[in-house]
Amino acid sequence: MDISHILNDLNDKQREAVSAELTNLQILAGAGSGKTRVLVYRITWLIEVEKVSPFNLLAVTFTNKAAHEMHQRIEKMVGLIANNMWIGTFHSLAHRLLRAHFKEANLSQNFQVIDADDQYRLIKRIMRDAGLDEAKWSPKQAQWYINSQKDEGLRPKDSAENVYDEFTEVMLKIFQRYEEICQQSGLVDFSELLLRAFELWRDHPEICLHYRKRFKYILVDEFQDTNSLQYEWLKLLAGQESKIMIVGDDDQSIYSWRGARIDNMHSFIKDFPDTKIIKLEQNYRSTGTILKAANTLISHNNARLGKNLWTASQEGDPIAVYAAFNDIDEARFIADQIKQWQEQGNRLSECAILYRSNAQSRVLEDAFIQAGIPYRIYGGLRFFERAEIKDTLAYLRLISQITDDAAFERIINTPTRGIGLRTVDFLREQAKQTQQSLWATAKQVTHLQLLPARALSALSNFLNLIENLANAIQCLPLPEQVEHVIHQSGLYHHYQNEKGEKGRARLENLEELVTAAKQFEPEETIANSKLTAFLTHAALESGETQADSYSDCAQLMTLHSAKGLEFPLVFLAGMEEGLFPHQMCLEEANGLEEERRLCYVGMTRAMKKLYLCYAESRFLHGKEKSQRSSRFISELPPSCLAEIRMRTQISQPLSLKSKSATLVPIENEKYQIGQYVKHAKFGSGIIINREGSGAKARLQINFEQVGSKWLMTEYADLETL
DNA sequence: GACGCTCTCATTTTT
DNA sequence: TGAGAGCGTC
Repeated sequence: MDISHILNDLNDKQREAVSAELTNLQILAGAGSGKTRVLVYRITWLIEVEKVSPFNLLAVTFTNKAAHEMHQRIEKMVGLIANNMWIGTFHSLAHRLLRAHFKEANLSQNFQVIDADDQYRLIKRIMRDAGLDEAKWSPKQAQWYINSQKDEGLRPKDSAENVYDEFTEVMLKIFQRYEEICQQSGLVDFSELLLRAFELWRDHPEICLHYRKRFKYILVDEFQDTNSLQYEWLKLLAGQESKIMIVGDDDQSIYSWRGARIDNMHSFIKDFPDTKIIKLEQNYRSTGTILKAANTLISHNNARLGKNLWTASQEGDPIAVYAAFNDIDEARFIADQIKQWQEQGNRLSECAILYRSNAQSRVLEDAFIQAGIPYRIYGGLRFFERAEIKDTLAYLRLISQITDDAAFERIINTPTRGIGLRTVDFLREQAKQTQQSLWATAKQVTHLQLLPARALSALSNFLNLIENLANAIQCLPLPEQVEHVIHQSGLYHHYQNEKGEKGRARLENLEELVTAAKQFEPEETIANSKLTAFLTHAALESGETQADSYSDCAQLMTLHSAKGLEFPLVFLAGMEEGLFPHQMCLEEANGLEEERRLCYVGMTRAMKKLYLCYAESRFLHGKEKSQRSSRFISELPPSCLAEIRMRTQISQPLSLKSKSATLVPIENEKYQIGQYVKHAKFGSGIIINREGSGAKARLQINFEQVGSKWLMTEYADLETL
């Protein structure tokens, strides 16, 4: 048999991993070492060489994007038989199991998946109902508590033993009530998907055995991101017989704040004693310099599994460090560099600006607009998270499962139809007493005429509306169901009345939803109706942030969302103590190490050229703040860095207190603070403005570029104000 | 029920 | 600084 097409384009280590004997495998795959390739080729190897049926394969990822990509690449290698294997995220696989075994999992057939926002609303409502002081107990906290309990595999009854303080007591109470409501309404949140799926196997060994026999080979991507529950789930599935291959990089674990446990990588070796460990250390992405710097940085972390990336590619340019005067100057500098990059004939989409927190994007955007650089920001509201979309989906949810109280509450008065808070409160109270869904309660209340006439008529109009919608769409194909609901619910009309750009965008989104329904093809009929499948799809796969723009754009995103991507030109902006590493992380145990890993992730995104930027002072929370440059910069080998030291060079010769100086170029024109000014005769400089002692000065600064550095050659005090 | 005022708060985010 | 939530008023 010819196996060259599988092995030829792999290096020794990759080949070793791909063609390893049928045992448990732990692949430590450094950044840019061909991790996905190894996974895909291993699957191909199993199918073509080891003659494993795709039916016996399970591949697990964390994001839908990764799952899709893997599926496509496998299909390219082995053809359509790839469709026989299960590939998906932990959540989508768990969901699939629960649909198949809803009875054993104690769920209703039409159970709905709710996203984090739905969950938040539900919790908030519960807390209000319970009359909890919102200043003292925040819904966010409660949400975090509930999810982290579930992520540890704990139910309220498990946590009940550990109540020692008021906080836990209150949280537990909310947790309990939350569970009751979800169970009653047939709602399943993200953590619940995993926990239920776990319990399904734990409590029904026969079902577990069935899947154990089926999935003889399990492959897990980004294993360093698994939480306790996901790992337990995998262990349960693997049992003694199945073989697991995990691929991960402990140095790129940046989600511990979300429950991910790097420890799972250590545990794996203990829990699966015959595990073979293979390290992929050859990096195909970055230059030698970037890699050397990244390696040095991450070596400051303790408790690593240990691995050192190397590359056969060239040294490349040094890493440029730019000390900006302030955030505006930083943004301007980045925009300038990007402009130059573009003028050299490169594409904008090849550069990424990475930052620690979303708030940083604003100044960058301003600078890009000014410089006329098109950009794209990742993050923000995703398609299925938009209010108008969620409203429509809530109608559909309620129709497909009438017990869905969360959906009921969302739309009972959206668009407004005269059902006020009082009516809703009354319904809630009644529902609580009778242990019924809001829908059933509302039916009863209208029947028994328990409300004032006006409220009663509004309520029964609403009930009729839902019933009519349900009848009308029963036999329609999915896209028409969606369209019908959008119009007949009054939502379309409602958003039509919203003025301005916003309203138009919303209508467009609603139309887009119909299109999405048209294009929606459920992978398999796991759900009992296409509508249910579509609703789940919407919850599990919240969609892209923006419709794909094909124009050439600079890419702005947080460091977290840059994971898994690569760019020829990368800027890390805001390399300041307190911002990166973030203040809040410094207060947590092991917080600093995770920040360092985040920096490592950021640096290793860069292929050719990397810039590290920090601002001497920055506007934050409405105040100007000065921070030292990030310790991460000082942890890098100086030989890898080239500083662009404008600020230091200026401040030294200035006899004025730098905090009270205003720099402007020669002509007395209007310039913005932070603006970079070039003057034919006097060179170039940056305008800063600091309030301090009260004294202000107007200065002219001349610069000269010497090698890769900017040096101040002379300055003149033009005028003292 | 819409609008506007005030208050608070401010990492990272997939599913 | 500025977004979002809550609250009071018309």
